[in-house]
Amino acid sequence: MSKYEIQIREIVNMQGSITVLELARALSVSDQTIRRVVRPLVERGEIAKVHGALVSNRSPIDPPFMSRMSQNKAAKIAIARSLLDLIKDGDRIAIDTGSTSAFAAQALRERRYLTVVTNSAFVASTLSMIPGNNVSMAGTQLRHHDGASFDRSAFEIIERIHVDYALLSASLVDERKGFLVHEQCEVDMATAMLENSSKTIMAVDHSKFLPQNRKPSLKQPELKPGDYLLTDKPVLRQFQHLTSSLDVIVAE
Amino acid sequence: MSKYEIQIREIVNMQGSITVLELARALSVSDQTIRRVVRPLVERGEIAKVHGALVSNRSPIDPPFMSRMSQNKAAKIAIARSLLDLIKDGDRIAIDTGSTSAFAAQALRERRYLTVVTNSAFVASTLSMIPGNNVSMAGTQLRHHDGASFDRSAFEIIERIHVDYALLSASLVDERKGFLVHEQCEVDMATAMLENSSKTIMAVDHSKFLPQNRKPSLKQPELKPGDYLLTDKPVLRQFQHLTSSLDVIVAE
DNA sequence: ATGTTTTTGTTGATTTTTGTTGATTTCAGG
DNA sequence: CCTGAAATCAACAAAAATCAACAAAAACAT
Repeated sequence: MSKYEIQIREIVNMQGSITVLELARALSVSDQTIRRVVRPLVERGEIAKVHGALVSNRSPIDPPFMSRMSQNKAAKIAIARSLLDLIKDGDRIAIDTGSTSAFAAQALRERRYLTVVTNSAFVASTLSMIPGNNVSMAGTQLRHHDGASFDRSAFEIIERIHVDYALLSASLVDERKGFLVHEQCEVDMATAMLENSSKTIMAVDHSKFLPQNRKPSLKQPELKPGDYLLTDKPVLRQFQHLTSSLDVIVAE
Repeated sequence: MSKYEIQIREIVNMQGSITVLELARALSVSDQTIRRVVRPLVERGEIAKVHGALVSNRSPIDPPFMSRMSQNKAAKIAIARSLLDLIKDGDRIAIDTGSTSAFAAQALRERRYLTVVTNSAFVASTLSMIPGNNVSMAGTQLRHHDGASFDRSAFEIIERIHVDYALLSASLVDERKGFLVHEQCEVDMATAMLENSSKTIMAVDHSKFLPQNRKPSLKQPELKPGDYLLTDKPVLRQFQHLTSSLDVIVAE
């Protein structure tokens, strides 16, 4: 039995699946070593192997909903959890669309007596089930892409309800241009939410700070001093001018 | 077995249906790879495939929230299944609130290009994920009890969109008074949907024909001759005068 | 210190998977 | 029934993953 065995089992079961090369890099040994150590594990049926990856054969834990759909699941869950430190029972909150917000909604099921206004059908549906909550769905016609609405009535409703917090997200954080998204309607919605809230919470996991294939180009509205930035890793130096006036919270 | 297999199964079952190209983009591989990986899955019957998309064939899973609350799950699933014989791709349908409708929405994920209008956030959220669907959420403020809306804007939207089918339900079927529900707003909503649809489908499982503790007292609007009654056991003789002008479909 | 055993990394041949191209089929709309 | 667009399929070449064998390094016992 090799000294790496326990580590490998643990990593595989934790991640669900991982390539041999990634594992080799993680343990800083060669890929061949991993293969060698893994072979008996596979023979004993402790983990499964396919061409290209090792997969855990443990019963799938608790697959929430959009789980695999979004990468960085772990980061988004961490962010959602730390959101619970900010949002208290009885708070009023506007929530935008996106997978980060979807995870946030799941987490917020722990809170009671929330006033929620959102243009995401998923968020509305999730939080409306909680007894004591007061949930408003903004908008009528839903995009099939993400079940969100951006029609005129959506904006009217957002503008009618003033809340304590606006929970916003972004697709990319650019060193110079700041928080970016793909579509103008998303900017408009974020602006409306921001203007009708006392504080804004911008939630972006660390992958949003990395370069991406499909580059968004539209700039989210400026955050106010004292607004929150919720992320899962410390902000790198080259981004700090963006966040200097913000209250940065790093989720573990 | 490919390393993408688990992810694909999960995404397909989660979304209900997805195109090959979208899946390819989600996993950042080519469409051909998806087809290749999917083929054995389809052969083993783990997921279904139609021209243009992959669809989950998992029997409509419990709508997450109502799992414990809805009795007669099996009956409702059967009813939801047989609804698929009536509703075709491209149809327009209004859907009311309630657990039967929740199961129906799950089943309707197999259909594409539906025009859906509903006052249930859950139904809206479920069906808006399906590519090609056009989903309208009627109403703003959601009841915490079931995530449904009955405010004025809800009625305005229902009345604005004319559909092929209205899918309605009831809490109890009374021998003399017919289809009953608990609240006036539900009657109003059913009336609005019925008036703006070509045909009405009343979906009630057989337990609704039995006496209940908490008796509803408000009468649903009259069905038109030729409307459908969807249920899971043959209608008993003492109820047949209610259903004589209807097209009765008994799901197995 | 020396020889032996075990583990590890490297190399190149072999296998499997993947993307691309172009032909073929399916579907919606005239 | 025909037509154009989209989806599918087949086949091949490129890329990635795997394996076997050997040499270097580390661990061990004497």
